Amino acid sequence: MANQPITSYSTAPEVDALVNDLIGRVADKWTLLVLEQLEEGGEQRFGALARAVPGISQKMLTQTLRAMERDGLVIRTVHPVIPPHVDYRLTTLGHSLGEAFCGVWHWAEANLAAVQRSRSAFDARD
Amino acid sequence: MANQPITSYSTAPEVDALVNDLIGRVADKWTLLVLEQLEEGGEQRFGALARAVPGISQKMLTQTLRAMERDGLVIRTVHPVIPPHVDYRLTTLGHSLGEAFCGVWHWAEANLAAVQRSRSAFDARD
DNA sequence: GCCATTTCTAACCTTTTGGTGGGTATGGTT
DNA sequence: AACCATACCCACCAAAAGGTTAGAAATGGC
Repeated sequence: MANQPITSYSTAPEVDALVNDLIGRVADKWTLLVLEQLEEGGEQRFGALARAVPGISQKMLTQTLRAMERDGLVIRTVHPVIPPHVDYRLTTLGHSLGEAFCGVWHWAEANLAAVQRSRSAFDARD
Repeated sequence: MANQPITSYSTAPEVDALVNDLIGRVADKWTLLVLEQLEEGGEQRFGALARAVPGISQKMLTQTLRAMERDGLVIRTVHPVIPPHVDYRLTTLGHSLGEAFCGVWHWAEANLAAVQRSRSAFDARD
């Protein structure tokens, strides 16, 4: 960890590709919503998430949570009781991703109106 | 524009939805790659972009650039000559989006290894 | 004994996405 | 006269994403 440039911006092309893939994976619509919900709601169970995230199907929630768990973003805790009880919470990594997305989030909030204006203008020209 | 909280974090649910949609739109794989290429290469024409963005099809490039133009992220300049000559460059808005994505970009770069480790561990357990 | 509960899987089917190949315009080159 | 170059558009097809439904599994309450 000694003699390297601080943050090599766009290092090797294959690393670039991996980074792009990772962003693509992680910038998924449902992942974003689940991430947000876990950030503001803390640890919660499957059913709560399903209710909190508007419009998600059970299948997508399961799928999204599995992928997030695989990527090390959430921890899944199974309490072996009947009926099943499963909790999900963010890891440090997951939390740091949430913070990284703040910039985009703020951008979207701050520029939503501008984008909408641009769209109207675009759609209005013949 | 007078009496509101500075930056209402997650204001109304319908604004939330719009912001989410916008992020979803903008966090698209091809949009990200084109954005990156336009950031580092500056203004350039269609063919150059097609060559620079690895693996993009003509259709996707056209589609992506159109969407970005509609959202006010790029400006499309047509030089009415034969054969056609069209230049694309980022707007201020587009550039600011690029900066907003830096956080995610850095996160992905910094945590790529951690994610890969997590995946291996996940896949290895029976 | 039967039903409700909770999470998750598997089947099926629809919608969306994206690639390919063909077509268009037009003036300069061969 | 045929052809090339450039930036598209359009029609078609394959693949992937995602919704819906059914059901498994185990057990405490009726």
